[in-house]
Amino acid sequence: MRDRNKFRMTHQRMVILEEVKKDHSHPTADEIFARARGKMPKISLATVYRNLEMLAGRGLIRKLEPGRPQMRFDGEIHDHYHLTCMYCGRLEDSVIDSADQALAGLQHSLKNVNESGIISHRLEFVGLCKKCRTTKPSEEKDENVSQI
Amino acid sequence: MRDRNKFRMTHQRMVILEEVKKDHSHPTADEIFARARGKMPKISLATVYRNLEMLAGRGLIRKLEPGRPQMRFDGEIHDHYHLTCMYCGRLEDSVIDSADQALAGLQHSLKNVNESGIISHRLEFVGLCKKCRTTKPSEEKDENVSQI
DNA sequence: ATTGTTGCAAATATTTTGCATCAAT
DNA sequence: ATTGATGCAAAATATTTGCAACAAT
Repeated sequence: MRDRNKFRMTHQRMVILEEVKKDHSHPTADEIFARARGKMPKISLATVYRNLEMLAGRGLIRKLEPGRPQMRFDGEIHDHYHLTCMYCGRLEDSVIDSADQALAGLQHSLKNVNESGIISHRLEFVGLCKKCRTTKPSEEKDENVSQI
Repeated sequence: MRDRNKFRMTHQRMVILEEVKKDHSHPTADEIFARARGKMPKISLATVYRNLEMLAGRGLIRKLEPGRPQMRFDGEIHDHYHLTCMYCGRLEDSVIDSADQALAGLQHSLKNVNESGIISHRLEFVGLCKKCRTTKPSEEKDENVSQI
């Protein structure tokens, strides 16, 4: 049977890794594809996607959000944060809200750093939703969960 | 000429707004589409997308991230935050980093709220990147900017 | 009449998958 | 030989757009 931990550092994979490592502009998959093509004209976009996914899964690079493949909408328009459940993928309102001390501190200090170009921020928590905290997550786990 | 501020509260728009307002599960566009179809069998998905976009633009509902349509990758794997420029769309490393006092406070307090299911968090700043802060943004603005 | 809005279909954009082939163990 | 990896093309997913028809002012 196939071993999910075994892998080979192929030429393609190495080139992709190097390109991401040396490029500080947070490139997209197709940008990396273009750069990799410069060195390996036959490389395919699918290989790039597969390897980025794999390298990120092993922590060799970072995959920046989104995470979420689909847009979501919220009828509650006052400021509040959300928690994405790493088991079932549900998106729920965070029990921590703006009144919380640490966030108040963060928000206050953000107002004082406008010289740094910051106008607003997005903060989202990742963890276990209420349901997955009470039921055993393993019995509940949705295979369609989005990776964190 | 067309006035971008003028709009009509059509039946479709009202149904969509109501559905988002009363649904607390942060529905996706196609979920809202399905609900709206229950009441208006002829409504189209395009109408739903157009109206969600429009309602969010006017602040009647919230559009949750992503914002970013495309995945990005980062070769720098130590913890650090990013800033998305609201003018040019560039994604740059934030000048504020984990050492910053407020974030240290946030991170510390997050460790103490594990009962709330929070395991990690995603934080991203929105504002003006270094380049757009120094040049006049209006001369620099990229039409391809992603809405915040 | 003007102009905002709709439904439908087609287009776009991004990412994933099936599959035969290739390559390393 | 076994199994991981590739290239290619097709499929899947999510969203946007062109356009003729409709509806409110």
